[in-house]
Amino acid sequence: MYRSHTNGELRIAHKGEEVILSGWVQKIRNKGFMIWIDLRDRYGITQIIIDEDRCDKAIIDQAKDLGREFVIQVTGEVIERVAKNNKIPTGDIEILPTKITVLNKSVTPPFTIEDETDGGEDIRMKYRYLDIRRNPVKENLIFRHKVAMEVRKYLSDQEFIEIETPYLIKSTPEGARDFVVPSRMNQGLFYALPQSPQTFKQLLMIGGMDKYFQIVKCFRDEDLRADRQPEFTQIDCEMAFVDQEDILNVFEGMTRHLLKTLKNIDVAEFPRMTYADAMKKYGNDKPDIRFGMEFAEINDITKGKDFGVFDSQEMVIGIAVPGCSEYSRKQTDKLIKWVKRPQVGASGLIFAKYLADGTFKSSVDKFYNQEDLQKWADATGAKPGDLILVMCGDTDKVRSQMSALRMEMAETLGLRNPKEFAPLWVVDFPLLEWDEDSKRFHAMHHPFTSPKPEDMHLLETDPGKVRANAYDLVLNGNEIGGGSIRIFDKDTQALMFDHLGFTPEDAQEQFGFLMNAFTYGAPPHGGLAFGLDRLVAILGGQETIRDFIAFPKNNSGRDVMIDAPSAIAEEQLDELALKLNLKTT
RNA sequence: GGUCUGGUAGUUCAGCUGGUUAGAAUACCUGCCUGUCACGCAGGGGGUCGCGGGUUCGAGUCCCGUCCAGACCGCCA
Repeated sequence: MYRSHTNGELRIAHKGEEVILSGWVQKIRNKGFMIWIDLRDRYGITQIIIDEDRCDKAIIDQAKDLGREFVIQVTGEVIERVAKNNKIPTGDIEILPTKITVLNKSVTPPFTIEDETDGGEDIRMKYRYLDIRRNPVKENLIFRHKVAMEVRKYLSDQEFIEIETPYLIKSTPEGARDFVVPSRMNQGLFYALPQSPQTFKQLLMIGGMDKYFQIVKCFRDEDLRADRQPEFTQIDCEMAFVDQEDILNVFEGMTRHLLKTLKNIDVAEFPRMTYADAMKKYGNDKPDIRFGMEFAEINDITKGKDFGVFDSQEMVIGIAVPGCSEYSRKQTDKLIKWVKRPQVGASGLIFAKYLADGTFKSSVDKFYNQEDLQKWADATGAKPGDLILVMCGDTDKVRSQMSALRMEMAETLGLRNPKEFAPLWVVDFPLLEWDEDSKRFHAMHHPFTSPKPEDMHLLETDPGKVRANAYDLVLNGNEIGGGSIRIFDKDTQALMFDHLGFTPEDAQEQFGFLMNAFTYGAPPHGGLAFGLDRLVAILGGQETIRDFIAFPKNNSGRDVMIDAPSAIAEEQLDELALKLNLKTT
């Protein structure tokens, strides 16, 4: 037996008991006359005490040879501490050992295994197994497990069935790039790893499994971000015989259940906003509504005042930044510089300080008098003490620039409280999106999304205006889920492919299996998929998903611990009938 | 594909307009210490300043290239 108890378990009630503990040496405090060892495992820390009066010389010598992260087994008696430590649950007791066994030694770890480690991202990823011993990462992984458990519990209670779908599937050119897997038995042919189980879950609906879910890995070969990994986990769901309202209700219920059970937070009914409103008010299809600073479109009160910059542009947008009217020249200059960065790409920034005494001071006083600026304040909702920021340009561009600025200001002012949760449904997404590069329309969600019946007539005349039965669940400015009501008849699906630039032959070759299935009595259906990594990170109060994944990839898609991806042997290539054609730079 | 930031001791970082022997904290090692728990005290070892080239009497510092890491834009149906 390696242990009778864990290191987080023993209390004063165990006093006098003979116990066996195993774990890692967190720290040794050698005071000469006494040695304390903090013994750590997943469950906590228990202090071992070794002193000259009560322990054998052999044990004292043994203790002196221990080092950090040695794995040891300790047999001894639970005794009450003389000096208690109320910072840890086991702080009232300690173990007086009669036997210590070194189960395994450890070299000195490259960084300290402590909550506030001295290790940087780089070295922590290289030695991720040591990083996982640290509380913050350990707790995140346990938290992730709890989220997954609650999801399974909730959906199972609602009669959902978890069904696995294949990982080796067919590559399709739509959407993200596929990770591709060569087939040895079918030389020259390739599987693709799924970007999502989309078509399979639709086929499950046709198969009559009318409530399906799966916690499943998905793969996309695109560039990464702090909240994007090449392999990531979705809570993938689909239901038959439902309309959009049914789906929103079920998954609002699930999200509420998660917030309640995991964060003990009650959230009122989730607000809903159309895509068009989200873009108009926040310049963004995933607005963070924990704070205000809503956009005011102020063309009518800014144009025609001889200020050429505004007069020449399509759209003028202002926001009121709370409590920043006293910004110095240095601070406003910094903001101007910030919006001019290539990532934001604005050509400038106009500001008006609504001073505490009710007067205005702006960078365009030459063109706008106090009365004009009062109108700006009324439109943006600015109060005395606020700073009004105004940008102009092409509608789409200035919206996205202003959105970036709004988020930056919220970040600076600490308005993005990670303990607050503000969910939001964004609905009525456009069906199609114009792509300048390929000069054609792309599906904004995916090609299986159904258009709103009342917009169908626009499909021929103004495809960009057609709205879809598509929706996103947004939490604190992050898209945590998205889905749609699907097309479930062959003709509509064929029409969609046609509008996306597929020839009937292409559509048949790539998605014939689905369109064919539609002809055998496909029920109306729709669904939604949550990004589990992102959901867990946000519920955990963070925006970077990496520390909620046991073994994540780095910025460039590499696993620095196992050193993947890596070259493969010549024989492997041969077997697959592959030849490398590396580009030399 | 692009923009920006960084790379100096095991680790996290400082190192100004170029100037003698490259520092701090922490970790590690040794000794001391009668209740520690971020223990304390004294001492010690530890460096190809990412790599390559250039400018210069002289480069951690300036320039060019390159590699690596991170954030972001493009991309992510």
